[in-house]
Parts: sequence; structure tokens; C-alpha cells
Amino acid sequence: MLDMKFVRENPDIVKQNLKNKFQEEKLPLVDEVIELDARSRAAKQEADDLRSNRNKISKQIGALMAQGKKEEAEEIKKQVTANSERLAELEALETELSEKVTNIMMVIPNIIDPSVPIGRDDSENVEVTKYGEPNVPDFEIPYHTDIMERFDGIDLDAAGRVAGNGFYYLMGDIARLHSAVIAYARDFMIDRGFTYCVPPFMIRSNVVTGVMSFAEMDAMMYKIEGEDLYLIGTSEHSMIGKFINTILEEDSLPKTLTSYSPCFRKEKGAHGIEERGVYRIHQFEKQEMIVVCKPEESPMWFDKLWQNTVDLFRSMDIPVRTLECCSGDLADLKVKSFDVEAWSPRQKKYFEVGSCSNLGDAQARRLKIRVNGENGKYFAHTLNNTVVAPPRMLIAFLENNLNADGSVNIPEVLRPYMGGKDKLIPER
RNA sequence: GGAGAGGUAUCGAAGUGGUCAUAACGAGGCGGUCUUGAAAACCGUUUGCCUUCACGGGCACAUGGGUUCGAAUCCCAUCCUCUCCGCCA
Repeated sequence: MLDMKFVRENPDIVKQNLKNKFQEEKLPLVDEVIELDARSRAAKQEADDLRSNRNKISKQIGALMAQGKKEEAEEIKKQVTANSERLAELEALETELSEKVTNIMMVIPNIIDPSVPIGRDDSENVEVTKYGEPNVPDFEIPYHTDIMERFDGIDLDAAGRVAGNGFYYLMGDIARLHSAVIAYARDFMIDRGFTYCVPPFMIRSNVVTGVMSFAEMDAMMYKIEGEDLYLIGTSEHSMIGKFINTILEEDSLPKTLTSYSPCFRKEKGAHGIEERGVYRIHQFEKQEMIVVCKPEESPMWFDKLWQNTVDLFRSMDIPVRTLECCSGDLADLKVKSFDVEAWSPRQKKYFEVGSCSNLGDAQARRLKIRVNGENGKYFAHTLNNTVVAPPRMLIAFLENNLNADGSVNIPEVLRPYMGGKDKLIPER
């Protein structure tokens, strides 16, 4: 969410930003919100004057009552009653107008970073850098669920009966590998100075609307029936939410946290659950990293964050590349975003395994996360990035570490988490 | 889940319808006096938001409503904390 004052003073920047994001349909909202804001402030001003007046008179009444001059007090009371109707009217107007302003402000996108490439949709995202050789072996790489089945590592039929499409049972060595990756990723981030955290897996609606747009909320979040609680779609939600309504001391920044959580997603909308296997699912686990920092440091942290993910995947011999989200593909709250993609030797292309985002002060403004600095208070900047999200990550892992004989290499870094094994041998 | 108590500034805490709301009192923090230095003592200072070029004005006593000329104070709902009981990994 942008600062209303900024929109008022820079309507042209806001409009150009909408054009850059190919959201022309929202252009009229800019003038509309400026107009509504002006009326809202005028109503507030008039109401404040009436309230000021009422406060003064009420004090007089108090003084008269104290002196026992009841009749005089009764006389003055009438003056207040005369204004009360207009005040009630103005108060209703204030509420109505400021709600309208907020509703529009919630759908006006954040100003994108000047470095973001202009493009309409994900087809225009831009590859930044490749890391590692995207090899294609001379034997055939099976579909990931087929690899898992050779290890008796997955039971989608049972999951379908128990919970439906989009769920899975991981079994045996594959399940252990899943947990090993999470544990390794956790320690990897702790070694890089991040503080480990296990957050709430459900959050209130005010936190939900603070960390994401309405569109995302509708497409992603599961609501708990009869309660004001939602299952988190990522621990970013509870981790950024951790700082709701706080004023942080400047010297306590940056906050660098790495969190574990299961993630729940409806995956409603364009994609549906069309991909087979564990690529797109309703429930997965994820190790996440988040940063709350000073505005001038957020670009630096952005680069550090995605680099962490690249390094983690490279330490497991998985080739990756970074892909920059173009303006049209960038979610409304984001200033800049990179996807980290892993190489799939089966598909001979890269696919998304992580997403790194700089939200600027958008989440901080919605959640009121402020910093107490030398020159006054300001909103913090927030960033988040995937460390690793199995089981999707396991797809890349299995495909890249598969041998011709059907065995799977365990990279050295994972062996301590896999009982010292250097190789998984298939059951069949 | 049941019963009770409570939620006021950095912390403890007073205030139970109007010169008690920036908010008493105590502690802590910061600045100063004194001191070779420290302690003690003494003096001063110490919430946030909205609006305004400014002066100023408004709002906030968990949150949201209500009663009233006027609400921290009375009423209703919700949230949270503590104690006891129940249940439970």
C-alpha cells in the first residue's frame, strides 16, 4: 500500500506505474481516490471543529455543575445538542469516505523499482544468471513420481482417498530425504547468521490483509470455519506479522529470521491442480527467510537473500538460474522480485523452486511496522525469500542426482541428515 | 470448555461520570548540578497517530459499539493475560 500523501503529491508517478504494470483499468482510481481523500479530510476538519467546540462547552458545564449552577448548565447543554446531529452526519461521512479511500489504496500497486524490466506477463520475465551446468544425461529421466515409486517413496492413491487431489504421502527414504533437506536448509541459514523460528501456522485476518493483496488472499488462503483464523500459505505471513503494530529501535535492525512451517494453499484460479505429482499441491513444508531492515538497505538484502538460495541449491549439485519478474508479473505489493529456478534434466528447462521479494514499505505500512530513527519515525522495509520448499525441491533433487542404474546420489552436505548414506538404492 | 480476577506510558501502579490525562505516586532511561571519578542527593526531561504552510485542533486508557452535554470510569460484544478446575501431546 502506498502513502496517501505520496499519491496526492505524485499522481503522475502512480499512473505511470500502473501503465508499466499493464493495469490501465485502474487509472481512473487515482483521480478518484485523490478526490475522495480531499472530501474525507474536509469532513474530518469540520467534525474536528465541532468536537473542539463540544469539548469546550462540556468543560464549562462541568465547571457550572461544580458551582451548583444547574440552570445555567442546562441552558448551555442545548447548544451542544444543536450541533450533535451535524456531527453524527459528519462522523458517518468520515467513516464512509476513509473506508472508500482505503479500499482503493489497497488495490493500487506499489511503485516498482526502476530496474524492473517492463513486460506484460511471465513470458516476458528476464533470465539474470545461470549457476552450474544444465546437463542432460544420456539415459532417460523418468517423471518424478515414477522415481519416487521405485523407492516406495510416495502414495498418491491413499492420499487421494484420505484428503483428495493435491495431497501426498511421502514414505521411507523419500520422506526422510524430505526432512533432511529441511533440516539442512535450517542449519545452512543459521550458519549464515539468521535466527531460527517456528511460527504460528494460523493467523488472523488483519495479518492476512497486511501481508498480501485481496486477489492473493482469495486464491491462496484456507479459512478456519467459525473463527477469525487462516492457515498460512507461507511462514512469511506469520513472520512479517510478528512485527505488527511495533516500533523497532533503529539499532536493533536488521531482523534476519529463518522460519520453518507447513504451507497451505488453495491454488485456486488459472492453474488449478493440473500438474501431476508433487509439483503443485495444497500442502507442503518450507524453510523461509525474512528480513526487516532500513529502507536504504533493502536492495542490498534483496541480493543477499536470493544468493543464499542459489548457494544452497549449488551445495546439493543442482543447477539453478535466477529469473527477474517483469513489471506485469510482479505482485501488487512488490517492488522487485527474483525467482530462483532449478534445472530439470527431464524437461530440459528450468522450473520455479523459490521466490525472493522486496516489498519496500508496503507491508510495513499496512501492518504499522515502524522504526524509531535519529530523524524521527519511518516505515521499515520487508523482504522474504524461499530457502527451500520440498517436496517440489525433491523433483529437482531426484532428477539431478539420479544415476543410470536408478540409484540416487546423496550430496555430501545431506549425508549427516541421512544416517551417513551416500546413495539411495531403489527397492525395485 | 467452566469459575474468578484483570488489561491505564518503558515497567509497577493510582484514578470508579466533569480543574486526574500527558495522565498522580514509585522505578527505569536521558540531560544537568555537585564530585578527581563513581555512588548518593538535587534539578530538568521522557507516548503515538491524524490534520494544518503555521498557530492551532482532533483522536487514542485492550478492541469495537452504546448511554451521556461530557466516559478510563456506566452498559453490551469481542480479544488477550493471570489464578483455580476440567480435558489433552
